[in-house]
Amino acid sequence: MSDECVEPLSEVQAEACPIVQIIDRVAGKWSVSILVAATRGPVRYTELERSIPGISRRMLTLTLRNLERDGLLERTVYPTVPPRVEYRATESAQELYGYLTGLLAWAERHRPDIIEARRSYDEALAA
Amino acid sequence: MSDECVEPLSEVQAEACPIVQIIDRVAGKWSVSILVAATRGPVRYTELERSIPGISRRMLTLTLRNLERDGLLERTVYPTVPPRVEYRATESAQELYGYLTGLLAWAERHRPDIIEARRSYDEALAA
DNA sequence: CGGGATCCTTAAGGATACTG
DNA sequence: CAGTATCCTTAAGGATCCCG
Repeated sequence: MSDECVEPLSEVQAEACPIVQIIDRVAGKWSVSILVAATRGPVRYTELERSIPGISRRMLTLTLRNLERDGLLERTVYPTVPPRVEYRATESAQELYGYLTGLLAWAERHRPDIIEARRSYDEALAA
Repeated sequence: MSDECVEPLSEVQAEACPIVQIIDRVAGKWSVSILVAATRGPVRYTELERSIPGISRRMLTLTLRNLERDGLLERTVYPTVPPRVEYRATESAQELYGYLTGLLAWAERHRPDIIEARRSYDEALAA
């Protein structure tokens, strides 16, 4: 792995650091949920709104636009009445999804460890 | 992959969703940089501060504490004068690092695509 | 050297009303 | 149905000073 993300670099280079870019991409509170849903097949706006509990219209739209802008989602409008809009994951996003599941596997394996580590840390702190 | 992150669930369950947890873990502006540095070997506080351009003392300390709390970093204090503190990645963190490099590889492969996708999107928007 | 405490700014996100 | 626009709240992060 290259060192370009930890060694001193200019602002411009820093923004070019790939891992920082993808972290920013996925870091949002809702990006992953949307990506997951869209990877399983085309989804409609309202469908997403219902399936992702707690998301606001504003953030749903905003996150969709960002993912679309980065070429991770494709947006298709069917000019019917009422309008029908479908979002689907692009090739690129489906590939990304694969790596995300790797992270998921790690998280599932280590969830008990993390919970225990926190408990232990908090306890030591209280003393 | 389980659906538990996109199907409706209670607040409690939502916080238990593993992928949301790890995203939160890594989402911070500085977590990955610190993790990367610490995975390559023990690093000292000031060393991190210098090698991560733009980080503030506050955020360095805060991120270190969070990573330590989750069992991803181990903190060792050598009671010398002046004090010497070393951080090293735990087993768990080194494993996580492996999956992060997967993401990095994806990002590097698709960086040109993303840049082009944005350009194209912005251009279409301006019209 | 390695922080903690405090104050301040910015950005992320939520609530809600309106619309083609 | 699928948004946009507006206003407001919260949380992330930066700057600075201090201290063992």
